Amino acid sequence: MPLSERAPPENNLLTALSAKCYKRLIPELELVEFPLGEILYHPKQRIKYVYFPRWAAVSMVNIFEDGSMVEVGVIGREGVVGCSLLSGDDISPHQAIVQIADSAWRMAAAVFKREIESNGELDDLARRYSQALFAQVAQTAACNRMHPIVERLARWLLLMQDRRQSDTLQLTHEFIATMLGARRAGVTLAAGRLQAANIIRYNRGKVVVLDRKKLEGASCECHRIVKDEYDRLLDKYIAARES
Amino acid sequence: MPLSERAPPENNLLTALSAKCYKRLIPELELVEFPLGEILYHPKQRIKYVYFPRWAAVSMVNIFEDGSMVEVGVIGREGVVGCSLLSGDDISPHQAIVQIADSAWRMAAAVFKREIESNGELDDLARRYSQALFAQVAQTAACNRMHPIVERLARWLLLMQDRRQSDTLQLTHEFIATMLGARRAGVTLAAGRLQAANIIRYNRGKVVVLDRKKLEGASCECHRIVKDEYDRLLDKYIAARES
DNA sequence: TGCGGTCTGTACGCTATCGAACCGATTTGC
DNA sequence: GCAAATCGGTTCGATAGCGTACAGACCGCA
Repeated sequence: MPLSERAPPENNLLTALSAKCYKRLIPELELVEFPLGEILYHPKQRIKYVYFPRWAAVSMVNIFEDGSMVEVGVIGREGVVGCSLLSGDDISPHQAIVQIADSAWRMAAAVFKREIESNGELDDLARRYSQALFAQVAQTAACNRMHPIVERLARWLLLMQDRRQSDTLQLTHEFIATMLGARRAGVTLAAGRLQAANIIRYNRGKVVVLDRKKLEGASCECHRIVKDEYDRLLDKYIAARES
Repeated sequence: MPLSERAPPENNLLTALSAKCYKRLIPELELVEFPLGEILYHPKQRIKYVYFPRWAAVSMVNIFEDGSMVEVGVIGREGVVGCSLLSGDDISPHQAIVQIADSAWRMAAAVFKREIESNGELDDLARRYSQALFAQVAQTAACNRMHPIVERLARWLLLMQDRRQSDTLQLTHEFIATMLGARRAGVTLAAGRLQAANIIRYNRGKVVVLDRKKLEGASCECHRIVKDEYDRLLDKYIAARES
């Protein structure tokens, strides 16, 4: 396979492309590092690149006038950062920030737009993904209103673990609190409960998931609902490619 | 004007279409009544029609497994109900329910999809609108996490008034509470405060906005942020047409 | 004229979470 | 090897909002 000359895509959308289409896009895809905390988009600024994360996670963050922030969505290897370009508009209303460091494929916004306008495979995939992302954000809206901190924390850890595909996550309580829009002390309390139940273990910025099944049980239904919607929209494509 | 032979569109997206494009679509647009409480889409069911509301308001509602529900977005004359069809998928993940009764233009899903696939004016407008809707839902996610009930109530009343374009709204506390994901008693308390401040007056299912400016002041910033984003994405189109 | 239903006011105790603060333990940088 | 920063545990009182409940006001209808 000539594709194996470079690193494997490790991104569901890229993997779902036909060999032909992927080959054509290879010259447009540049592998870049995602260091923890890197800000990919600032709110209201122009989108220069879209990113197909590999084992990284990127949060979409809403920033209020007083500077406080809340996460409204998470993007990882299952999707693409910057699909708001689908509407033809290249201003990001949100901040995009790297939560889990790894690498990603970078594509110039102009190239992405050209692909979208040609109504090709990438257009179809990106539209479906943006639909899944919409469902995620909508579920987050409901979740933020109805579910207690422990359940939201559990859900959020699942979100991260899904992307990282590892038991160990580099996360401080402070950081999690900012994303959940809660106090650091509140997260410490909630995390303490999960630890007491032998679901996670943590220490100085490192969280280890001990029991994924139990973590799913401790989470609200929101995680599963969002995942189901993603699978419904995209899994057939991805499964077809992997065979 | 031949267009005046029928009722005026009274919907921003339809108004923004060129005369030529609108004329072509007229046979596909059927005027239907939206009675209060009508459910346009059930979650996970097939979308048969898209709707361009006139002076109506439609809520997108997330329903949890225990039956409780929360509103995640509102659609009125500024947009179209059913733009999730943009992704090529015709299942609605949410419930769509009429909050403010009026009329709307109904278009068969197949026709809408055809228009989308032809990359015409409606495609461009619908994509931009879906981007604005995304921003609204994301802001709601953040708002639900951070803002107290009074501010969210004020914001919600603004959302409704924007669509209804009238001082008087048919709304009970019970109904508002369901949408906000709060208790009825909690809404009564919050509404009482707005009434004490001479911002609204209400009585047995009727809410009158006495002072729009003050209502904006009582609301969180979220209403304005969402409106600004909508204007940025779509106002130039709509303004251009109206001249 | 009365009755049942709807809408709102209000009260109770209770829980989750907040904001602020302080402390100890550990890690990092110089 | 020490100072400074980071990280997590814990406490305090305060408060917003919950769930539940009951009662009065008003409405439509028989």
